Amino acid sequence: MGATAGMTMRTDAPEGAELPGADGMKVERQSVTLRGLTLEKMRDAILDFRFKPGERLVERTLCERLGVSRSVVREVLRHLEAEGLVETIPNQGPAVARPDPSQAAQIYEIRGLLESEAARACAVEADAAAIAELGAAIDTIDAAFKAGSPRGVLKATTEFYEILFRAAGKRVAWDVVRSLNARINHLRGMTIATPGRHAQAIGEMRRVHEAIRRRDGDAAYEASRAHVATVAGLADTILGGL
Amino acid sequence: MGATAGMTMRTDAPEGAELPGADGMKVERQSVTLRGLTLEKMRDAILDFRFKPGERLVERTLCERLGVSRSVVREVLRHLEAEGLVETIPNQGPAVARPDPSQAAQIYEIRGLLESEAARACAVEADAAAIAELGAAIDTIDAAFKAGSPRGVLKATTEFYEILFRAAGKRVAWDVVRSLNARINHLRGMTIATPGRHAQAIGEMRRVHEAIRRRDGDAAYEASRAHVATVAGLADTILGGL
DNA sequence: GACTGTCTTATGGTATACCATCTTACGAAC
DNA sequence: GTTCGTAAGATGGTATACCATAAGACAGTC
Repeated sequence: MGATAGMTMRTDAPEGAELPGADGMKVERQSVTLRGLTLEKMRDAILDFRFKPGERLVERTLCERLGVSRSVVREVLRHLEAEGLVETIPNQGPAVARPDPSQAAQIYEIRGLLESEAARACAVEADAAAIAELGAAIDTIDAAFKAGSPRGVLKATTEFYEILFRAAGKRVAWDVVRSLNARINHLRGMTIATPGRHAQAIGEMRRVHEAIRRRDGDAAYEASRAHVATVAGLADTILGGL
Repeated sequence: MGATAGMTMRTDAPEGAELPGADGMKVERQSVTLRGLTLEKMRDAILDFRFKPGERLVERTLCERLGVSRSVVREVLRHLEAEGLVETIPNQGPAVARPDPSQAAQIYEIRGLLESEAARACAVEADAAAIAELGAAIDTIDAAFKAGSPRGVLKATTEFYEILFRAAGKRVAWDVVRSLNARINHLRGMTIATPGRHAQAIGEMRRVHEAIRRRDGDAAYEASRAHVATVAGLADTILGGL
């Protein structure tokens, strides 16, 4: 058979203790497919604004730019479509999804629910290493802000939350948040670029971090909620001004 | 160009008031593609347990059964893969996703957060028609229980929540819940089949309904939370017994 | 000159062909 | 009889070919 390397693949769960593999030497194949590589490239490109929202994604053009066949491109587009990053316009074809303002508020609300719950759990369950990582992530965000790199901020912020959710043991929630964030990626970029955002955002995140450090679940919950509320308000302002 | 009929397509937003179309006569094409039809069929089939969890989905076999080419089948599989209903095993190919027990608890937790919030909003915002629909949906669930049709119960329950979220104006949250439910579809079926579940479930849902009817948001919130907690407990028991 | 009909082209939808690799079965050798 | 090597089949990964249709250009007509 061929090789595969999608997204949703079983990275091999525990599977119990079979005869072979009681020791830790399994073969571990990566099985890189063109499809998998292309998926990453395309997703990164969209999330990095190398394709503008609303921009048509002409298949044959993509093939040429990516150096793969239409089969691969189309399957990747289907995947991204299901993720909500690409939308297929009837009788016209795929285009970069244009975020829906009316959905943005809902997305921020859901994020508020999930992130604050994760922050609370994190305060209870995180190990010291994870808490240190959180602090480091905030430093990275700070540095990116100072370097005037909005994309860097975005990337580091994503990292921060990934650590938060992982330390909280909320993998599924993280998947949801990540997927939702993808749909408002451009908005996130704009909120970051808001003047005076730097100090406020860093401050809010440090409050979350501090609360987790103190193992104060409720404070972490509240701080996290406050942070998302701020961002949601910003996004609302931006959308209102468009 | 060809035709399209995926999932994520813009069903044409308001678009403002352009010159043409101030009256309500737009052409409205459905643009049915084989892909779209196949996607529905396959998703329904999986959700209806016509393919068992873990079952391999051999592409050429599916082609034959569905009467379409591999291109279509593969693109549909990519979509379902992104949705989490299908997983691609490296060097082996696609199979029906096997739900991860460790994720089930997380999914129920998220559902608890989102559904209770939706119930609260529903109590505030729902119009009378929607509230009546909710009641009717519960009746349908009741009837399905009495008819001994677990699948009917599942379908009607989904309907109930769809109405709830829609009336609450929480479309995005509904998408999330639906997507999460797909991953624990088999578990939902088993919780429904639990002896003595009938009366309890109906009772809990009626309490939610009643609270919404009374426009008592907090009560709706609590009732909804209680319901999800019950179901989560059941699922936990079932998983523990496996 | 404006309008209308047609033709071309761009593009997506669908089907098929080919290739690489894994799996399995069979047979030979010890 | 067990084990190892090899060959054949199954199956996914990838590429290409063909077709239908929609959008735009162009020309002909009133």
